[in-house]
Amino acid sequence: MTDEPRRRPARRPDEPAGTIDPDPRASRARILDAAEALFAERGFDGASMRDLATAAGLQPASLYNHFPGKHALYEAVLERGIRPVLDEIARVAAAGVPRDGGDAIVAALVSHVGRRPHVPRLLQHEAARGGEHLAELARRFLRPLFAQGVAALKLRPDTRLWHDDELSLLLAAFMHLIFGPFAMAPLLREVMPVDPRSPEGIEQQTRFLQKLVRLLMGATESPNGEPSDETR
Amino acid sequence: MTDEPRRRPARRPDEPAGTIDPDPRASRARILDAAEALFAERGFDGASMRDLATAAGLQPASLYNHFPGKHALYEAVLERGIRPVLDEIARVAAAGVPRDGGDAIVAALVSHVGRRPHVPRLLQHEAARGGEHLAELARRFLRPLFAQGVAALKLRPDTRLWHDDELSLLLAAFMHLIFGPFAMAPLLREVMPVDPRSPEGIEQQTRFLQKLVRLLMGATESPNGEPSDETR
Amino acid sequence: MTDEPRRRPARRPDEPAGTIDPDPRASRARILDAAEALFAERGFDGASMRDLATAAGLQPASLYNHFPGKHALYEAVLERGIRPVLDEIARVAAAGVPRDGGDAIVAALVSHVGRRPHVPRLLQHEAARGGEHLAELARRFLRPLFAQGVAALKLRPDTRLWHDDELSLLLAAFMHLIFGPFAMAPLLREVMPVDPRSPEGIEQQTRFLQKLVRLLMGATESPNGEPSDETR
Amino acid sequence: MTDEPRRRPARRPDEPAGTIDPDPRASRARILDAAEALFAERGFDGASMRDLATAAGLQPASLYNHFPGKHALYEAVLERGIRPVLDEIARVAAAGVPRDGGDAIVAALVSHVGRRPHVPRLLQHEAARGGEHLAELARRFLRPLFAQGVAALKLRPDTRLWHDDELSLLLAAFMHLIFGPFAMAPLLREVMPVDPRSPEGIEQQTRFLQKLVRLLMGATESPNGEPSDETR
DNA sequence: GATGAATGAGGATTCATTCAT
DNA sequence: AATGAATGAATCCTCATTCAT
Repeated sequence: MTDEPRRRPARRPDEPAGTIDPDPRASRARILDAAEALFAERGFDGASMRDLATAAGLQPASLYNHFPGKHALYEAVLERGIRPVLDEIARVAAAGVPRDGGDAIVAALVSHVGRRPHVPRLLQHEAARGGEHLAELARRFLRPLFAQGVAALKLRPDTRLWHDDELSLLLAAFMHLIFGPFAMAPLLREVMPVDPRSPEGIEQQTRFLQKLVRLLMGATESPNGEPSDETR
Repeated sequence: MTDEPRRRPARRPDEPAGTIDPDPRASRARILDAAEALFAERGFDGASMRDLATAAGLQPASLYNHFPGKHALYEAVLERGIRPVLDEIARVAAAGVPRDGGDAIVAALVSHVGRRPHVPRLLQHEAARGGEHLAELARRFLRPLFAQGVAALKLRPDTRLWHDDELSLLLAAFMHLIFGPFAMAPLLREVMPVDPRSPEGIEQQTRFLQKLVRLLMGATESPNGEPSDETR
Repeated sequence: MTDEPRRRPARRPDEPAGTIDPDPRASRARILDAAEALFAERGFDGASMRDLATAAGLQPASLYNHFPGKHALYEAVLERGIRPVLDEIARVAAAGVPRDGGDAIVAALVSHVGRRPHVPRLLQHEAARGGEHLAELARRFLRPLFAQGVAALKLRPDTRLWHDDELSLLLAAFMHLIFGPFAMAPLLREVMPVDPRSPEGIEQQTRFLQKLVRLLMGATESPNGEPSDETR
Repeated sequence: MTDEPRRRPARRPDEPAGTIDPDPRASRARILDAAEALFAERGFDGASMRDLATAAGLQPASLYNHFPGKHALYEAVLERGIRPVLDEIARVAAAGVPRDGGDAIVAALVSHVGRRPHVPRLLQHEAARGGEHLAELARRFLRPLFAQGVAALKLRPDTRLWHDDELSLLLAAFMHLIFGPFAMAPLLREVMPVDPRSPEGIEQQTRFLQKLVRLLMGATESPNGEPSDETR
């Protein structure tokens, strides 16, 4: 059920309540880690405070010393999980037109997301639901991102294949291609030879997407996809 | 909360309980419809029997006259929702190599999924979770599908761009490209000009994917994507 | 703790759940009775749903089949408890000027309240708290009552002792004199020979208040307080 | 929620925790003040340690540096609040028969209680509940008081209107008349022109009760109630 | 003296389910 | 086929309290 290892062994039952935490600062982080995994796995409704607490090595009541409630915890998880990913995307998008036709960008994104494999699942749960959280995240992150991304694409010489009004579709497609394999990893594992979240999976995915992007961009060089050495 | 209209107007309060249903046969279907929408929106845990019943115009207890329990209802929804989609995919995949490079296939798939916009969300919820249900569905549907799909792709002359061991990635990518826009529709609505589930959205999406597929397949003709008239 | 006898013996543990209630209609009334007593005794916060349920011979969850929540139950108790008392007061106040100087009125009120000894305690709890409930009850019941009462007093020839602007104080004093002994009964029991809620207590109280009222109204006749035979 | 102003402004967030209190001695008093108000408003069960702490400008844990627990705090509040009132009553009762028929006594009591308007509410909550606390307070304070009061009344020439066995009822009535307006102040505010706790309210109440007492005692002089100048 | 973090017990409420009607 | 009433288990969260700092 809780496959996350609990970092902090349950206190011995005779030990008096309300006591020593070897590292009190870590509680918040431990909770967020545990919650990220559990929310990603089961969604907001499927993860109970009890399970979240257990996964963090605490009693349920203790969670409320760190977050005022389940929703707040969820939001903190979303924020901590999604923000850096979107930041990375923004950073990469802002970097301008690379010569390699995007190989580095793809590699950076896949690797970054691969290091945070819970995020796409979190996002997927939220996105499917149309929850209030995401409505706001959309406004705060995604909207500028899309604007920015579309602008960036317009400048590229190699997007001559695409109409201006196809660019947002193109961006969305990128998103699905990058997030999809992680979000659906549990399912794909049943059907594909490699787990997309494994190192091999990530490498494979990177090469595949680089090639795919090159095709979409009309690039003709390096058809075999010598991966720019940024794969990792 | 439940923005799905209840098809069956609440019975007048004076009307004696447990009585005539204007259309008794429809109950099961009404329940499945309501449940599909609700499960798609909130996932299994997020949809309560009470809400499901309300959305179907019934009391919770009445659901048990039609399904032995929540899980059974969920499975019925999955079955009814996912099976035809996979069948369609299978049918289309089995049709062999069309001359148009896949335009018809893309159009058929997008249009089919567009007519069942809840399914990708259902699938997404399940896929992210790695639930037991899907493990089985994967084995029953997806696995043969992938095998079959890969086999079909191998026969195509126009897949010369792809290594054999990239084909399953390619298939997965198709899946994400086709399901993604629907699964994330609530989010994308915030960020894109057209709702992907609207008729315009579907048409747009169709043309976009046709073009994209042509590029991926190395087709060179009709670069602007004269949509084969199967768009609908 | 729960001194209310549970009318419905706990079901035998082997008996399957969700079963026979000998008198389903009575549940609501049983709940209200139990709740009235418990709320009167412990106040809103002091009475737990669990205790309320136990006192009504139910499981806590079952209460929610009859009332949507604790507050609603509380309001129903207040409504059912307070309304008739205020109605009685209104009735009596509207009856106009009796010849006996008010003996009958006092007797009727005391006896009526004595038959609902929980109400003054409920009211006291609420009144002390300034709860939202009472703010509304005040507006709905008490305000008209006071207006009406003051008007009635103005017509009486025997209120010549009191200025017009003292009349509302006089009414409030009546209220305290009539409710006080019941509201503080648990305390007074420790300090007075008779429980004010007992039959003797009520009779005693009636005679005492009749005499007191006669004095306040400047009545001179029957100084010994031959109780009009309405004492009961 | 807590409309009582917190006397001690929240410490600046950067200020290190657990530090200098500008007035360390005052903590206990501040706690008692805050608790008196809160217990009066919500009763024992309705006031949480958290709210009490907040109202005192502290964290809940800090309360335990001053009181061993909630019950002890409650008892300290009761003691501090009720004792002086009862002492005043005792003092006044012991003063023997005044010439003015009781005007001074009434004025002193009303003014004293008016200066501690929380006490009647505290007492009311407790009295209605029959809590263990009050059972003891009753024994310690109220019982001697009643004995003493009855004895004093017996000596007065002007109680010739009342039988000996009516005297305890008379005393209780006094109690209700003096405490009632304060205890029910939140309610009465909705229904009467003046708040009984305001200076005008107290003055009004004093004059009213003096007149009333005079009538009850059969006094004939000064029928209009020239208030002895002890009103305040 | 003050606090943050921890906790067991209990708070109200929801849930999926059952059964007699 | 539909429902109201009932329920055990589980929900999120609050409570009073403790203890190391």
